[in-house]
Amino acid sequence: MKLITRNTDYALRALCYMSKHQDIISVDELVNKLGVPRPFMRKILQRLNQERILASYKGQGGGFKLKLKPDRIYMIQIMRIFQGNVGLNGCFLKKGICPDKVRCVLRKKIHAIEDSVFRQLGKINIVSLI
Amino acid sequence: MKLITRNTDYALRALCYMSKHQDIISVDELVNKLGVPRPFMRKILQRLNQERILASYKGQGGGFKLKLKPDRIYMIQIMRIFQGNVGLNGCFLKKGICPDKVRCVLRKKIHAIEDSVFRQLGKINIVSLI
DNA sequence: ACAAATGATACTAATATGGTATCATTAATT
DNA sequence: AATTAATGATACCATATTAGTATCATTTGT
Repeated sequence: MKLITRNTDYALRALCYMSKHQDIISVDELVNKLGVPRPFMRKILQRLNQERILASYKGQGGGFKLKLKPDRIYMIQIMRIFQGNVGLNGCFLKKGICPDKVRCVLRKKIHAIEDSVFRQLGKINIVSLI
Repeated sequence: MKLITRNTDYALRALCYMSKHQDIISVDELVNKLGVPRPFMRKILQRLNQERILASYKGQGGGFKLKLKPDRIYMIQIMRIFQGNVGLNGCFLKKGICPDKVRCVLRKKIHAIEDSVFRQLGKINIVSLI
């Protein structure tokens, strides 16, 4: 039950760093500060750019910059980007084991717990991580 | 963030079934009722036997039987058996990224959420799943 | 023109999960 | 005592996910 993966972890760290230094920051700087493998960090930042959480600047002196305010970037959002739409794996529905999907008690319990996790994650933004 | 894996799922289903039919039950019966692959089901039951949740009976007419009362078997216990000591992956400590382990905010938040998950899981026993 | 940056994309490695296969052991039945 | 139907133990294989690398194209400041 690994709550977050390395992707997410590194992304959050990068975002925290960037929210403290709100100018254009190169991959190199982040790599040096955070100790994350360079190509992996790049991949993560590129993704955050595609998702419009960062803006990117090519060419000499280029890098990345926060596009959103740190209090508008939520942890759950980052998790969804790197870990998919978390919590929707229908492990109990496979092979028709669960005779009554709606009622299946186990399923309902799990969902309730997942929901509580989401609510808690939904409250955490980058500001609250600094 | 898959909360439970197939192992756990199948184990819980088997335990639920067995708590409704409290005699010796063979792998074959469980396989037929639950539609789980036979060798996989065996492996799971053998493990539950090793963990002293089930008792096993060899030879003709043999099988497995609950060793504990259903209200004494907790979901969290089954998860720990099949998914390891859940929640203790030190993903943030790797490579010394986290400068101050005690204070690391992200880590603390994650732990708080995990704790709440454990509390909720700690309340669910086999009886509450039937 | 050149160098320093990201964009895009394909590939590889490691780990975890899900599942099989096989032979040994036990015990009821005959 | 032999047979048979069950589990015990263990090693193996397959698939999916996660983590990370490599490479070439594109952009832009100097």
